Amino acid sequence: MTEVHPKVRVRFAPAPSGSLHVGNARSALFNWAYARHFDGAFVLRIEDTDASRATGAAMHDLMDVLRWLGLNWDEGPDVGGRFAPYRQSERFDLYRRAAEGLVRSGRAYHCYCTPEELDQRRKEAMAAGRPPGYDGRCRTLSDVDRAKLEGEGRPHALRFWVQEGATEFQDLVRGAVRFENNQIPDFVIVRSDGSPTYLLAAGHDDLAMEITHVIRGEDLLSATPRQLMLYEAMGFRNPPKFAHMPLIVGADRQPLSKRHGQTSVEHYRSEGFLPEAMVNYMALLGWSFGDGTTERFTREQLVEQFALEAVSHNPAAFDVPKLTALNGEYIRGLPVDELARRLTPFTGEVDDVLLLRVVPLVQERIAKLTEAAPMLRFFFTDEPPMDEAAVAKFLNADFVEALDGYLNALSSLGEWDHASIETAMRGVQEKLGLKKKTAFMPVRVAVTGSLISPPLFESLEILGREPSLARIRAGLDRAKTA
RNA sequence: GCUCCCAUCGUCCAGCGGUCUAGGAUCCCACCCUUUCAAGGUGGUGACACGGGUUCGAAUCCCGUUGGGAGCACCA
Repeated sequence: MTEVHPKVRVRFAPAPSGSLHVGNARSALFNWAYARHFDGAFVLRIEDTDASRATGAAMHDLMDVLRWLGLNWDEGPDVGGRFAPYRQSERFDLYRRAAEGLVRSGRAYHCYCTPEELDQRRKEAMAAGRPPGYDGRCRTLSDVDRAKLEGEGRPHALRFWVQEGATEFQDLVRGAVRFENNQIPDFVIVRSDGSPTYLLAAGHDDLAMEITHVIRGEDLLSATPRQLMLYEAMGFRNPPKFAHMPLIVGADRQPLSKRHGQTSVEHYRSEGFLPEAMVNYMALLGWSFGDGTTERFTREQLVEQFALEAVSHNPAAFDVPKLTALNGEYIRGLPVDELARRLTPFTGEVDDVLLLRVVPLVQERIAKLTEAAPMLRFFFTDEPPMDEAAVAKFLNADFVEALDGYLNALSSLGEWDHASIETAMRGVQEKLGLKKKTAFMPVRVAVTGSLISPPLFESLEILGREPSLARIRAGLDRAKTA
């Protein structure tokens, strides 16, 4: 009934340098979704070939954030797998052997140019208006010259010999892409210190790990022909398919960078965004749900609907207001106890039971988890900070009568619940003929310290009779002496 | 400079030759609801970059222009 096709195997292969960029996170998400959609394998491979950049701590942070996003992997440095190890720094022997093979078959050669020389020549070429790429001079070195350079003790790198012709491939999101090989200079595959470069290591591992689809950012589109040449030179006839995702840019259309102050997933995590909202929003950056209308969907729905053909070609601007709005929707959709649980890291040490009672009061008022604590602070402290502007406006001589009225009415209340409180306070409002809009403001300010607060009657009920009356009384005192 | 990629409301997407006086979301504005703030409801402003083709017919196909982005590293 179903046609037999090789099992889908995709990989997310980040360099563990610093935090997880949202662009990379989205690549991870799309790879994950693709793998899950086809019931394939999602591989996490750490590209730490550049020893100067990688640290173990960075790798752990990376995995931590991926887990937080809910992107679980089937093979990786921590869980192992059929093609272990999954850290490239532990696979150097494999790359060395592959490189030696390429030298033997004449597809790679020793290059004795130093980085300084190359840099110098590049600058000259640019200044003269010539292409800045490597000119291939070491490719044609005579044996005598080579022996001489060797004799000088010059270290050498290994360079891949780019053949004439053109390299073409079908990009799964962009369609046919073609590069003339003469536009591609010979490139380094092994550094003079013996370490492999990205092209060699990634190309080698994609073959070795039987990766079927390479899903990555558009910034790597022009690296693809080099990768393809490498596969061909290594004798591989069935290379992975490629799919390039549009880049994510900042609000100013410039590449999302530190200047925008918010490039890392960790940043959004600590800002109080929910992982499910983050995943949902990232999916919207360059992709849309099958019906073209649905914007809010679960990971499961994403997996079910995900298709590379539906990926957009345009760079997408990361729009924090939209992310925030979506996050608010997710927050409102959470069960109260779940929201309380998620709020815990942001509230500090507070009474769990009280928190649970108070959360419904702010659930539809916050768009980020970080916004709850300031709104709820007056519940958790006997002396909430007072907004002095609010105090000046409502705890003054003009409102002495009102405060006095509320205090009397509430003091003699039988049941201390929000319905009774409301009835009592509305009675005072009517009797004194107070304007509806501002009638309860003096009490709000006295009790919460702010012009803006959760619903007053419910707040008073939860705060409790004595604390509430005490705060109103204190407010009245201030009003009298103002 | 060269190569490649891209081009629909401010932003993210829908649209894959006629159903488009271009749809949804976000943002912004107004109104309703309302004890503040939100949430919710209703309505509104707002886009096919430009020029040529192809076609009975083009946002949709082709070419060019312009504009943006990426790459051209002993980074990945």
